[in-house]
Amino acid sequence: MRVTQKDIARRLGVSTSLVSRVLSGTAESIGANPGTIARIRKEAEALGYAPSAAARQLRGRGPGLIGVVAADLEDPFFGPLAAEVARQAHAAGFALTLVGVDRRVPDPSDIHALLQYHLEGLLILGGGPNAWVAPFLERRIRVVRIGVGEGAPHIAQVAVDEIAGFAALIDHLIDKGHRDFAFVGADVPSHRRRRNLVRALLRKRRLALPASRAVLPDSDVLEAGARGGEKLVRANSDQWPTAIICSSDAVALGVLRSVASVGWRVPDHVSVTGFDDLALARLSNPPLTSARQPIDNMVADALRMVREGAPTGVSRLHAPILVVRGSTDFACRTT
Amino acid sequence: MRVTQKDIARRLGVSTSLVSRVLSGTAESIGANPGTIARIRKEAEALGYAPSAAARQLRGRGPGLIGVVAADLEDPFFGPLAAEVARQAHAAGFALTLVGVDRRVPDPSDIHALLQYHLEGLLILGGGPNAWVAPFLERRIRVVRIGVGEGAPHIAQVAVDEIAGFAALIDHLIDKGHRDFAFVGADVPSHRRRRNLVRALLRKRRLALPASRAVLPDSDVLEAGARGGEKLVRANSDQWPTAIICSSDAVALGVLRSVASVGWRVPDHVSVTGFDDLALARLSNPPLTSARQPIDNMVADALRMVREGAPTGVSRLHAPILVVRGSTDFACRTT
DNA sequence: GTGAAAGCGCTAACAC
DNA sequence: GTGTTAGCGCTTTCAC
Repeated sequence: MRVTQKDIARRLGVSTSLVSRVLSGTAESIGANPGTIARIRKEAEALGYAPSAAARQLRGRGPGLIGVVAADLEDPFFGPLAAEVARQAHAAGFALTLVGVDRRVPDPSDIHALLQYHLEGLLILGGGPNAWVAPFLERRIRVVRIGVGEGAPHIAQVAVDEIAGFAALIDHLIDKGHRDFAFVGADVPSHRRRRNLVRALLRKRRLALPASRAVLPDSDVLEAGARGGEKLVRANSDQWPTAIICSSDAVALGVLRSVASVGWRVPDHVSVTGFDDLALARLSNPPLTSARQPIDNMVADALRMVREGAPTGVSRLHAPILVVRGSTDFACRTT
Repeated sequence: MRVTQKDIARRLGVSTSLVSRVLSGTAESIGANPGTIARIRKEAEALGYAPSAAARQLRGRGPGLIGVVAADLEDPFFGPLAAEVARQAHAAGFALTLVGVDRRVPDPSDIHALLQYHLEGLLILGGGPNAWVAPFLERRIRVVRIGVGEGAPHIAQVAVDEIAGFAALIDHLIDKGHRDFAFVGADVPSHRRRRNLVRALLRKRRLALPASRAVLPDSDVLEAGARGGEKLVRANSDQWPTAIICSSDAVALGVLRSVASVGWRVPDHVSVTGFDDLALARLSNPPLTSARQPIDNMVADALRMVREGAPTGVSRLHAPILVVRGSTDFACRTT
C-alpha cells in the first residue's frame, strides 16, 4: 500500500491536518512547534512518503500537467524537440502527459483521453490542422503549438521564422553563383507551404521555380528525400538544377542519398540545403548546409506561454541561424 | 468549470450514482431504465462531460498510467521507439507520463515526481544503471526496461539479442573476405559492453580485436562516430582494418562521415556496419548494413509485461534481422 | 499550536 | 430501478 498522511499522523499521534501543513510547507508560517515539524518530516522521509498527485489534483493544488501531442515522433526533428520539452518542463515543475499521434489528426479517443486530465496546458509539436483543439479551448486550457501551422486563430504559436531561414539559404546559394534551383519536400501541408514560400522568395529575386523542379514525392519525410533525386532527374533531363533546396534536413538526407545514386556528386554537380539543422546534418556525406531552429529558446517561449497565457492567433517567430557546410561548398560559375 | 457527474445529475433530477453507473457502463447489467440511460448519455454528451482522471485514480479505477523514462531522446534510435510506445500504449488504454533524463541517472526529484502518480508500471527506454528503481519496486510497481542493461536483477527486460545480431554482422563480413576488424562505439556502458561482445565473437572465430582498433571516442553517439574514423587512422597508420563494426547506426553514420573525411572510401576501402537499422540507415551514403531491432514486437512484449507482470532478472531476447546494404558491398580478397 | 470536519469528483456497498 | 452514504488522499476553513 501507498504511504498516506494518515499513516504518518497515526504513527505520531497527531492529526492529518498538521501533517498536511508540514508537508506542504505551510506549517512554520502558522507557527507550529518546530519539534513536531521535525518529527513529522523525519517520519515522512522514513516511510518514503510521496504525496498523491491524484488527490492533490482533485483538491486543486496538483502538480501542473501539460499534455504533449507529437505529430510525428519518427521525424528526426521531433526527438530532440521532445527531449528539450521534457527537460525544460521538468525544470519548471511540470509533468508531461504524452500522446503520440503518428501523422494524423488526434481522434476523439485521443482527445477524450487527454480531457480526463486536469491539464494546465496543451503543447502541440508540429504542424497540421488544428480544429480538434476546440474542446480544450472551451475548457480554457491554454494551447500552444511549436512549429508553423496554417491558420490557427485560437491558439498561440511559437515557430521558426521560415521566411528568414529560406531567404538566408537562397541568398547564400545565389552568392555562390547558383541560378537554377529545385525544391524537394514531403507531401505534407507544412512542406507544401515551404515550397510556396521558396518559390515566392525566388520570384522576388527574379528567379523561377517551375513545377517540374518542385517535387513532393511522398508523405514520409525520409522517403520523400530518397525518391526526390530520381524524380528530379527524370523531370529535368534537359537541364539540371545546380541547387536543391529541401524542406527539412530529414528530406535533405534522403536527397543526398538519391542524388548520389543517380550519379550526381554533391556539391560538385549540385548543392543541397536542409532546414532545421539536426545533429545529424553535421554527419551526412557531405555535411549539410542548413538553417538551425533555436529549439531551446522556442521551447522556453512555449512553456512561458503555457504558464502565463499568451496572445492567440499570432506566431512568435524565432530567427534561425544559417549554418554553412560542405553540401554547398562549391562556387557555381555564373552563367 | 469542468462538467461533473453532479452537474448532469442535477439537470436531469437523478442521483449521481445513477449517472456514474451509466457513464461507466455498469448500468445496463444492473437493469436500469433504458430511457434514463439514454437521457443521461445524451446530456453527458451535450455538456461535453469527461471523467476526472484524478478522481477515478483516487477511487482506484483510474486509467492505467505508465511512467516512461527515456535515457537519451536525442539518440535517433529513441524517437521511433518512443513513437511505438506511445502508439501501443494508447491502443491498450494506457496513458503515458514522460520523464526525459538526458544521459544521466534519474535524480531524486525525477523519482519523486514520478512517485506522486499512481503508476501501473514504469517503462525504461535505454540502458544505464538501475539502482534508482528501488523505490518503485518497493511500491510493487512493475518496472520493465526496453534495451539491454548490465545486471538488473529486479526488473524485467526486453532486449534485442545482441549476440545474434553482431554474430550475423561478423559472419556476413567474414563471408565477404574480411579478416581485419575495427570497432567504434560511444563511451557509454552499453557500447562498452558491445565492444566486449564483438571482441569475444571475433575471438571465437580466431580473429583479434586489438585495443588500438576498438575506440570509444566520446559519450555522444553521433560525436563518437564523427571522431571514430580519424582516431582509427591515427592508431593504425601501419595497417588499416578492412571492416569497421559500429555499436549502433547513429555511431556508424558518424563513422561514414569521418571515414570519408580522411579519404577512405566505403565500401571500397573499408566496410562499415551499424546496429538498430534506423530509418536513416537506408539513406546514408552509402546505405548502411545493419541489424534491425524488431521494435514493434519488443514494445508489445514490454507492455504485456507491465500489464501482466513478468519474471524479473531475465531478458526476453528478440532476434534481430540482418539487413545488408551498400556499406558492406565489396568482396575483400582473402589474405 | 493543534484538531475536527467538510469537500474536491467519483464509485460501490447498501438501502428502499 | 434508483437514491443515500461513505470514503479514496489531500487541503483548508473554523474552532478550541
